[in-house]
Amino acid sequence: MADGNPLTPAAFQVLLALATGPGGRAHGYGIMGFVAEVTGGAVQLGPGTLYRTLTRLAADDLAEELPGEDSRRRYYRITPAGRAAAARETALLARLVAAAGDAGLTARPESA
Amino acid sequence: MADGNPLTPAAFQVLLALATGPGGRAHGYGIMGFVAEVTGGAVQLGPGTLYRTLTRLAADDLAEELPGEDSRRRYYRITPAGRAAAARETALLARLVAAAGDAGLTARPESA
DNA sequence: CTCTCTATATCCACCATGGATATAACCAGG
DNA sequence: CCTGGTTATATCCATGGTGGATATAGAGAG
Repeated sequence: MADGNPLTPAAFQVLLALATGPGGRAHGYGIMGFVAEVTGGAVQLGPGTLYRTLTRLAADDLAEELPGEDSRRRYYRITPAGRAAAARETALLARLVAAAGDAGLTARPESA
Repeated sequence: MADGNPLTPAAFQVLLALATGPGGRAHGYGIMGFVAEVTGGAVQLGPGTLYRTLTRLAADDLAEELPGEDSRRRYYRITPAGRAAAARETALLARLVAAAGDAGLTARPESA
């Protein structure tokens, strides 16, 4: 998972939340809300997926914990390697979205 | 999986291949090549994932088999429900890509 | 005739996901 | 002061999606 392979959906969404958060950092519970918001409620990470993904990202050096930020919250920041991986995944998704557009999969199907 | 929930990556990619294929149809082995091509080799569906996904899509009425097309190949076509699901997924991915762009995750990180 | 490529199919191990559950701190209200 | 709701993290478990190995078979090339 620390290689050049595609990220899991959850891993990408968490990295996106970290990159979007103020100061390039975010904490677990806030990430849940962010992902739900940016996906219009279509994706709602469960706590199992969330904290497991954060642990995996940290182990793979795609994110790092910021100690001592807050007593109750554990903040994480995206690393340069995490940015690279997320950028790679973004390019892949953009390619798929573009291909879907070419195939007429963007508009409502009943308009055809 | 037949509801309004997000599609798995493999399911989306297969539906995209079906929608892109000439006549809106494609066969299993051709789908493997298409997905590898459109993702620049980043995604290579294994046969297990591929045929299992096709079976699941057919069971969920997102794709249907076209019988008697070819003796050796089994062709599948995307259904209207499949188009709707793929279009929904495309919109979700486009939203994530746009959010990634806002977060500066599109360009190469060392160019900043 | 054999080897390779195309093509489909099934089985299995791995692990990502989501939900349930537990714990604890903080805050508002009675 | 105590209680309930919200924030927040953590772990466990069942489900199932993914990928690789394996098997089978027809077609075409040498």
